[in-house]
Amino acid sequence: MIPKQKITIYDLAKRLNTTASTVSRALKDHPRISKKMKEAVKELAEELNFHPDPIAHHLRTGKGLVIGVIVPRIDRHFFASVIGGIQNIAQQHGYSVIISQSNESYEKEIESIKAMLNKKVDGIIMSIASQTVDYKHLCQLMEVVPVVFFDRIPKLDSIDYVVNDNFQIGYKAVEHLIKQGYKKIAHYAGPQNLLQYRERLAGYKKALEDNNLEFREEFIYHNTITMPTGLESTEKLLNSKDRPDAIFAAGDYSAITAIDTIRKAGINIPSEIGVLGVANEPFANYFSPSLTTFELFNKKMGEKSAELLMKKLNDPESVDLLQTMIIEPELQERGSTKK
Amino acid sequence: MIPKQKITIYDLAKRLNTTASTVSRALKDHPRISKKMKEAVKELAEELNFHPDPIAHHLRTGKGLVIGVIVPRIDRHFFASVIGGIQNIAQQHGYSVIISQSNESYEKEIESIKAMLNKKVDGIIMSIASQTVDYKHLCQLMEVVPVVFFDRIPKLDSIDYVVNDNFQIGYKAVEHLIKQGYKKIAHYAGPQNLLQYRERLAGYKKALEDNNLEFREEFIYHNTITMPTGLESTEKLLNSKDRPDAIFAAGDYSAITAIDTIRKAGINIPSEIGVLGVANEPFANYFSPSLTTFELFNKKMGEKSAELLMKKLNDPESVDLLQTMIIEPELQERGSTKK
DNA sequence: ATGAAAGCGCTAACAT
DNA sequence: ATGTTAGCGCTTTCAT
Repeated sequence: MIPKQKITIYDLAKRLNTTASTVSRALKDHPRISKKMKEAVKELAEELNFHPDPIAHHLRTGKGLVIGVIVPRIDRHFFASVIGGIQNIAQQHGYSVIISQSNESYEKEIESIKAMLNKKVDGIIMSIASQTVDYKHLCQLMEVVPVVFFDRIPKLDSIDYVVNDNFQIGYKAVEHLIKQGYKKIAHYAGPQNLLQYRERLAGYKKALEDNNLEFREEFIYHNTITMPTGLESTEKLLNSKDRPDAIFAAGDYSAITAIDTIRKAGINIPSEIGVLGVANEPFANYFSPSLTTFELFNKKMGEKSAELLMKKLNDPESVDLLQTMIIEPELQERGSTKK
Repeated sequence: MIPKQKITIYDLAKRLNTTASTVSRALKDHPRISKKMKEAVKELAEELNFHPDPIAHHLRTGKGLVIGVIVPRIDRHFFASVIGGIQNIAQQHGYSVIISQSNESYEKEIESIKAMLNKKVDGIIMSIASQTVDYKHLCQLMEVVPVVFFDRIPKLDSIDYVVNDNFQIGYKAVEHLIKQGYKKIAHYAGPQNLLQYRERLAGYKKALEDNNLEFREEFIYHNTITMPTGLESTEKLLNSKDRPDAIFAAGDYSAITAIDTIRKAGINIPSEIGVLGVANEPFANYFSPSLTTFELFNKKMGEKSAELLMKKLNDPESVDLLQTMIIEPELQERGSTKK
């Protein structure tokens, strides 16, 4: 399995009474090398378990077969699964994946980018930090290597990206709640500097409008996608004079704390209040009641992102081509909204 | 932020009327370089935003400042958080991290190792696949680069590793259940080819013994750490003649399905049956009842693993030193066991 | 169809 | 204290 000693193309060449250049060419099926030679080289390479040194290759060609992935945090299930998907595709293409976390910080995002470029990655797949509102560093980055954004994308023209259909998430969420008979639908909104949360809110508004329900500013709970904010907002909501009868949370985390808080207040879900989340986090099906939420196909998002990047990396024609992909979410109707 | 054009130590040398070697040495504070020169070089490097090419460095020195991490799957919260911890430390030391997944498969584990070695990583941190029962590839691996194992470690002498105190997990789990008044404690055991699950079982047995409770083979449900097996075993358990009054599950996944299944059967938790898990998965606190489980300090495990590896990599003295670390788990007492 | 030779950017032994 | 030189392992003109 493991090369005992460092073995190079020169070793192969010597054994075959030829030169390194011939070996190098034979190994990559250069057209002007004889069939016989190719076979001989490959056989010997196999026998000696020879693998060309990627570092030397990298130095010589500038291509390193490495891509970088930058995410806000790796220990979020969503990002971890996306990375899993990226990995799968990258591996298939012989690329390895190096990972860095921005911890939601603009500064650390810049640092991560620098580190990646320093490592001479061939391309980058990233999801921006929530604190990132200025995109200069991204523009600069894109001039150096191909970049594919996913999920949290900057509002810039001419970027390649893969996202969920966030407008549809908002729209379908409200539509579903209305169908279930809910009339006063609150929204736990995400940070509005992130496009996806603006779109979820936009979908929410449009669905209300299309169903002749009034949009009420007081039904919007801003910046409520974490557990602590979910708790806080839910307490506020339960104490409000005109209490909503449903909650569309922009993420599962706040939806889950909502369920917990409401239940502890002795109010029934789904009959008195319905709760709907986004992301289908692990175990979403195991709360009581089970959480209605959107499956987002994280792994697929990773795979698609990697495919886009691979294309840009390997197909010279595609370099200037803008590639985008929108993944349709799938509503998982469960106990928290089924009256 | 981004180097416009490729700039090398030769460029610096030319501008300073000196040579590449001097620049190279100045940059790394070689003792026999004048203060003046060092300052001049560093200043210019700063000004031109020069960073030495790590690839060339790698080719020349064989040191690449890259470590590899191999895990069964990255989208498990446990592994994702460990990786997060590894990342933190690696980054601090200027190392980047490349990741590969074995998907629990022995073959893919070998492939991952090959890929890592092929990429010339300086060291590897890994947790073995559940299907891995033969350790030859690991022994070979350890002869080539330093390796630190975590969580799922092979039963081999002379390895460096970081693990949880799995015996204590089993022991304390049972102890806690007994204190809560449970007398017939079942165990959902993990795959016994993995050391950690053998130890949890051993701790369970010892605690029973120390408390004068009989060990009953029929109370052991083997290979029950996933959701489907959790469901299956729980159904079996509920139908057994002499029904246990508590379950110590070797992982949160089966514990959570146990809770769900028991509740749906109309049986009360914790008064009729207590349930205890291991791992403190996200949301464990939000089930009803909330799940008593062990916090395992995943991130710390990652950090410690990386620290051990860094030491082996940078301190020549430690190469032959065996380093091991055992992390003490912390019981989170919650609703599922508090009568 | 194959070989010779230069060079990617860096480091380090060996001068001086 | 600094310069010279060779070479890490590979690719790639340019020759033949």
